[in-house]
Amino acid sequence: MESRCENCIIRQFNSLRAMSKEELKQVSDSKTTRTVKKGEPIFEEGDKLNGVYCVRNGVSKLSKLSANGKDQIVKLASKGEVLGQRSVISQESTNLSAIAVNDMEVCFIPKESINNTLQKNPNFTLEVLRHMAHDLKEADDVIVNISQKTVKQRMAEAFLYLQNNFGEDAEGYLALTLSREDISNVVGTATESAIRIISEFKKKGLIRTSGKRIGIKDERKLLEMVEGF
Amino acid sequence: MESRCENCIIRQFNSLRAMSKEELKQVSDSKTTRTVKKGEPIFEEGDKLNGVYCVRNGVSKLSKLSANGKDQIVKLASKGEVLGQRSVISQESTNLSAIAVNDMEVCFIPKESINNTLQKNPNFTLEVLRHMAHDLKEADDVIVNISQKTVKQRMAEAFLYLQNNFGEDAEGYLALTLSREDISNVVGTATESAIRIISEFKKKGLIRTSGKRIGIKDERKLLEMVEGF
DNA sequence: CTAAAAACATGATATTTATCAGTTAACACT
DNA sequence: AGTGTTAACTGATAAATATCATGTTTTTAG
Repeated sequence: MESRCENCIIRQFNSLRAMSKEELKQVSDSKTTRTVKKGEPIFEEGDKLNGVYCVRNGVSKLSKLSANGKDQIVKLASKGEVLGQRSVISQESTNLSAIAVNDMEVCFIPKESINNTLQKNPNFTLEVLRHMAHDLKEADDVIVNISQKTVKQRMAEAFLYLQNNFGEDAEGYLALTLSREDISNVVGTATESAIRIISEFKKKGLIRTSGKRIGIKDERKLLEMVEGF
Repeated sequence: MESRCENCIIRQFNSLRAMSKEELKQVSDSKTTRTVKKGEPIFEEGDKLNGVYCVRNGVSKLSKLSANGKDQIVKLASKGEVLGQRSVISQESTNLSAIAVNDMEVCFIPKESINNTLQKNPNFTLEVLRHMAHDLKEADDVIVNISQKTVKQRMAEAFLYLQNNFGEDAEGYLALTLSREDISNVVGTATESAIRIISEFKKKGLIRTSGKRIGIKDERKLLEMVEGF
């Protein structure tokens, strides 16, 4: 196992920063690091998790399979995010699958370390609570978006979301490249519909593409579209 | 102010049960009780909340207004549920409105009491955290439902949800009577569509109605419909 | 008790979105 | 480099859902 948690910069971005020196030490001693290849699962819907996963590198999609065989992607998690927290806290099996969107490196932290700290360190618990409150707010927003906005609006929103959260590469394309299918699963629509809208946006000069990469050309117009103009 | 929190049965249903005697005493001394008439707001989207509201009686809808002027109801909260927690914890203004669906009685608990306990009593914090983890899971489920199920399926699900969570009255109708508009806002559809589907379900013998009241006649078939048969 | 308002209901139609079928382009591999 | 495989794309069509118009019933306020 390479570096120690105490020195891990990523920790700054998540609730682990509220841990004391000793607690971190314990986590560091019990953690294991794992690489996950693109397309491989970190865990799957229904699994009983024995700990949480802290993302060091790469991006994971958190999704749920529906009766008709389609996935809905509920969240995209990248560097610094902790996966499986909800499940460990409520001591239920997880309701989501976590699958690597690109090659990943994650640290597994056994639930004992987490539960222990949750019981003893109110600051940590409060920090986790704040994070979860934030996630809940975002989930509410997603609900309203899905039910009130058209597919076109949600597509526009998805591109802006990807830009804001994952940035752009050297050539100005979205740094996180998703397959068309993944995009449709984020937006909650049929893959063909997503592809059609991409073509349409391209024609209208809102975006440009290069292979599966997508670049934003007219942010203002996309924003207006999201707002419903 | 009538009864004291220490004696309040409702407390058993929410995270306040993890409070110590003294903490409860403090809450009891600082709380105020308020009645809210049907249709009146407890708080509205964007409000900065100075505390949380514990529901003693009645039902509140938590909803968010979208750009096109339609509400989306994210949750229905009844006896024992605590409203505004998320906002107080993350110290942001609330993203939802809480409006009384019928006459209500709620206790207002100033945020100081809550924050104080959050910092000092890890059991309480953990209890709140567990609740929020549960809410988050439910929110994820709603996202998947809305995006993967048809309006008909979601309507069927809504009726079953109302039955499971609010029960039936003496005549076997759903105990919680919502307007057709509210139903459509729970399901995330146009009011006319909701009404049409109610008519259809009635014709098929799945439900029966009496005025705006709705009764479930064929639970099995409704369940099958939700599952997609 | 009655007028006005609000909620409920239904038909006709338009729009959005999904599905099915098929083609083309990208990629992976021995 | 050739071939098999998967993902991207496009068109035609069907299905689901929203919208508009309008009438009816129920509730509310004076």
